[in-house]
Amino acid sequence: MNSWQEIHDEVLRRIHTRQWKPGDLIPNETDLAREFGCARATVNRALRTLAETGLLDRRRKAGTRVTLHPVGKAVIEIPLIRRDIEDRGARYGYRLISRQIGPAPPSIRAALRIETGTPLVHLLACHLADARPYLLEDRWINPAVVPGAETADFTRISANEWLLTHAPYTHGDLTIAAEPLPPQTAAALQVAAGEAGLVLTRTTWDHTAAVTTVRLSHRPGHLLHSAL
Amino acid sequence: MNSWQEIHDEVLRRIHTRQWKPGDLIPNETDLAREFGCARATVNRALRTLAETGLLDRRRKAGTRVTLHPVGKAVIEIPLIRRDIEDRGARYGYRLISRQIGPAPPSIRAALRIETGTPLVHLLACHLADARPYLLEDRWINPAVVPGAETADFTRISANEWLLTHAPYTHGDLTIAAEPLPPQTAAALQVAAGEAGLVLTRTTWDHTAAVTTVRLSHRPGHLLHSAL
DNA sequence: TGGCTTATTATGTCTGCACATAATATACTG
DNA sequence: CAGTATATTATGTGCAGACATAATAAGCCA
Repeated sequence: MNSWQEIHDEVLRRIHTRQWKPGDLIPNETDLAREFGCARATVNRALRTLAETGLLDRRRKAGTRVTLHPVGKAVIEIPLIRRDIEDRGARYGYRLISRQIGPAPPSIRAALRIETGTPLVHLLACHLADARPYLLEDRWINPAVVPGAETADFTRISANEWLLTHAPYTHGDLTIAAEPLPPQTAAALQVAAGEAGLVLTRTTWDHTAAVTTVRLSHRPGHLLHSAL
Repeated sequence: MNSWQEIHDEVLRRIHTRQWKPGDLIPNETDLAREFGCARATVNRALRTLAETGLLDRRRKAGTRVTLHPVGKAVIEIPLIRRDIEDRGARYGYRLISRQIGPAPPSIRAALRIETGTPLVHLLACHLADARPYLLEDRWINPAVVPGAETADFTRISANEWLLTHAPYTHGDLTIAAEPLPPQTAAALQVAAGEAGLVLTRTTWDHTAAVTTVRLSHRPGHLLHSAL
């Protein structure tokens, strides 16, 4: 027992078998290192990893205890839409519906914290799986921080893909909602208006400058999946 | 520059400023350690952390390169419902609607991979924020792996809370969907039937034994939020 | 007793070294 | 020239020791 993985698993086992119960203080690193016959650094690595997943609470001097109310963390992976579709075994298709440059409505300006009158690139595009509408991409790009956004040919490559290589971001946020699909969206997805659709809204930033905000409307019935 | 955090930030800066572009091979750990004037282990920690977030691709012998198509990872935290509501500044309330013990319908049996005839505990409960319905919890518990589930008093404590301390799990999965709320659900949430609701379905396991599966139906308009 | 200072303790991290492991490049051999 | 054995190289990990840091406990003084 001298690899951090083995120690990680053993500690996990003790938590799962309730040998160490939620709230319990577990032995300190030095003692565990002695018990497992390894260096303290190795124990540290194992416990740190478990703490990162939220199963352990560690505080200097106070020691390490099993988390009382572990907060489940679901990691949702957001791949390229093309990959998403291809991974489902379907043929990817893409169609640009409209492209405009001009001022944005107040809601978008607020989301991007942008001055009135700043022109944005507005794209509406449909991603297809096996030639059937899969999701609608409604995107606003801030060309002030994304050089080339006005001139890029979004009829060939989707903004989703183009931005990945042309507009790096430092951080962003994601909102997931269930909404009745408005008529225009429903029409593009070839479903009845008002049906319940899963809508993801993502806004990304490069330091303090807003890069882009996008609304991805899925067809009714679409599922988002994640392991715990 | 001798803490792994500083090195982490500096490498991140070089990626963000595109000094190191997606696909680029970056210097090896030994060279970076020399450049930053620190031990290789320190560089390793910084690069490993960046690799975990998906920004770097590392392979033995091949070296470290900036990820070409970083897969965005949104971490959605799933707190106790009580905490969720209280964190929004509302007063938490809870009301058990029904409790039954008996065989489960095929869909639930399939999700839990359980034999026909195995009796399950079925709970229907409403969580309230400021005395207003917030979400409906439709839960099935496998008492075979959760001792005490048949006798616990779910009129006082929610299953959501009780299970956290009485039924540890090793893994699970989560599905997020937008669905038109069926009449019974809508009624419990005091909204019109058919409105679009965000429905989270979570199933948890203790090794190979199904612990519980739950369907959490949110009121229309509810948002799930996450940082990128 | 209350409030301040000082010790103690557990985790956090860095260093320098060693060896393990995986993947690739090179040399060799039939 | 194909196929295999071997060397090389970058990351992965382990160890012992040291010091840093945060949080608590103990001691002290008014």
